[in-house]
Amino acid sequence: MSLDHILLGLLKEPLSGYDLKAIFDRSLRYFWPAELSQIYRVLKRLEGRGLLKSKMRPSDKGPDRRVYALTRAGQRSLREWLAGDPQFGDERFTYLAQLYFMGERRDLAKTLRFVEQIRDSLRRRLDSFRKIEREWRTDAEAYPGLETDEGFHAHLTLRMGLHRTEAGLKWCDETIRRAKALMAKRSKSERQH
Amino acid sequence: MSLDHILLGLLKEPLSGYDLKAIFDRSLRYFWPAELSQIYRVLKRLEGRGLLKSKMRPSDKGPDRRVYALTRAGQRSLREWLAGDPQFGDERFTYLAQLYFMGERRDLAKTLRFVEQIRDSLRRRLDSFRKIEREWRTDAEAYPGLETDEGFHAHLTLRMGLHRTEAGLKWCDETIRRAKALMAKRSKSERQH
DNA sequence: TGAATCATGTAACTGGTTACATGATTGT
DNA sequence: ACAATCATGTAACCAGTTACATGATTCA
Repeated sequence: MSLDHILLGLLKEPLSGYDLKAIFDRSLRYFWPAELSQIYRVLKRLEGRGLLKSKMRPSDKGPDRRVYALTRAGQRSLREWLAGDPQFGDERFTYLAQLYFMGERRDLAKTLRFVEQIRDSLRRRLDSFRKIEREWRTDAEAYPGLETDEGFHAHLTLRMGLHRTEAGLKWCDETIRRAKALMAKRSKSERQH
Repeated sequence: MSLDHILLGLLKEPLSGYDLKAIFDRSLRYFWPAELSQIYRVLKRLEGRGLLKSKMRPSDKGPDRRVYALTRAGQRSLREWLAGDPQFGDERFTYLAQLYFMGERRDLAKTLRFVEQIRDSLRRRLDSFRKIEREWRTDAEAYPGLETDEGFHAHLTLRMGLHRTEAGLKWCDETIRRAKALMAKRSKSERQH
């Protein structure tokens, strides 16, 4: 149900499906990726339920756009979602599942490469978070102020991204160190044999 | 596709769907929750594809059990999955989506309560991670050794849970402090008006 | 005798991905 | 002329949840 509410939340001003996809890729992707095809289907369903209404509008560039706007019922539905308790416990991490079973392979060098790949991705992610935070401070026009309600809350989710990613990198370093130590220990005991 | 491979990974020894559910709830739940109904369906599909085979076995207590075991093809499929690159970027965090839009409500007291709820859940989670780690060190029989391939890899995922959860708690503390500061600042400027 | 646990499964539904089809406009 | 971007959408499939049905065994 959450994508439904996220779309309602983004539609403070009227937007098209294409616009919404751009917002996901710019700002929400790290905690909620979304495909265009899914966005279009949900928009249609929300209109069917009376939470949105749409009209066709000519575009500056390219074909006509279907622009969606919140209805009264849509605003109510959004408010109800925001009044609820935090929902969590259904996060899934594929790479941790892979790692969990990687012992099977008896190949610590593979584990090491695997964790180094994770580290590289997290590093890139951290860089892009830091870049956004820097711009937030320096380019006051492009971002909402940190003392407005919108800016404060959007910034909180960025901060969570930073904290989590830093923690992930610490874990990578710890893991790489431990894997190397274990490999060294094993090859030593093998030489002694 | 990942639940498929996780089940293959868990089936080093023959197990029933019910057994597998217990393992999820004990060990994998924090990075991969799974419902019994889903487990049963996937097991059936994997048997249909020839990756598993099952036989009925009498139970010590309760009705007969359908016990699944890996086939040669199943082992191959698992190995291929483990040979791949780490998959990520499809994690979804509902509570961050809620928080992102909570600025709408113009009610920092609600945000504060919301984040305190997150903090309480993370605290409970951290406690249970720490308990497991303590037991791992003290109760050498119940857990695989940290220098075996299985133990090392399973422990890595626990460590990630610890690092992430600690980071989440740091974020909660930071956020609560900032929210209180902003509330104080606002009520002060209101009094001056 | 009644609740808890053991045990398997189906049906209906919700949510999401991948691949495909279509076509206009813009910039090189 | 061609590629990139703008723009909307469908179809087939894959993944997961909730609710329900069924029944045996164990333990208080």
